[in-house]
Amino acid sequence: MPRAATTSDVFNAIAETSRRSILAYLAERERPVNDVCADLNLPQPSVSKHLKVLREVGLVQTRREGRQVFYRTNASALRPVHEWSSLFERYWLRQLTRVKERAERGAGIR
Amino acid sequence: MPRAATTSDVFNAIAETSRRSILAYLAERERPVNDVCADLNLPQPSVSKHLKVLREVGLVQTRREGRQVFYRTNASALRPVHEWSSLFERYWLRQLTRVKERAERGAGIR
DNA sequence: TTGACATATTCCTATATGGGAATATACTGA
DNA sequence: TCAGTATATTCCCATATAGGAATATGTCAA
Repeated sequence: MPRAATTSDVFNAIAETSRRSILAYLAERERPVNDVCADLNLPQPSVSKHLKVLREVGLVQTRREGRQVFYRTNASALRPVHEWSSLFERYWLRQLTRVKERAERGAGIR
Repeated sequence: MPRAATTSDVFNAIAETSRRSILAYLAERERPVNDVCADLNLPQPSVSKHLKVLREVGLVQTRREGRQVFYRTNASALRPVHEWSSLFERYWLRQLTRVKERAERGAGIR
């Protein structure tokens, strides 16, 4: 079996570096496809394909205005990622505490 | 060009559902491979392969004890994911505020 | 209607994958 | 040394890419 489709969920969609760049770029305000290409220095067909993937998983939304199509990031679709990674926060905080304690003990002993 | 390797970075490694399950399972405490297989109901070769991917990107660490190899999640390797998704927090919070305001205005008018 | 701009789609291809099955390796205890 | 347990690796394969190039679709303005 191959890898799950990029459109199967948000985690697969954001695995690609360019798509993460696009999401960050479109978070502040909506932009036409052309701006994405120009500002991120990516070929237009590539951008259109990435945007399609992002749209299919709900990570971007669109609005047509004449010839242009404006895309914007739908930030809330990233909440599952944020929440999932948050599950691990206590563990790395605990880890940091341990490292710190060890360092302090070490400093005291020596 | 195919998709980037699953071992190319943390984002690609966690795209797979089973690997996310394994990370959650190994976050609390270290476990031998067999426990992962049994508790997550996954075939052993599959688990070994997933663990290899996770280890290559630093998401798990190992300790050998006799015949067994204990794996544990290295939570801090997930910080980049958490931090990246945090960039979007202000946007979905803003969005929620807007929705709320709109609802309240609507309620007042009607 | 036609030309020009904006975006989307189609074709093509090399490649990494995840699963299943079989097998190899590593280590222990008798 | 050998059997047995624990884990890792190898083989095989169907499949979904991402990129580049070419082309199609859509929309406006004159």
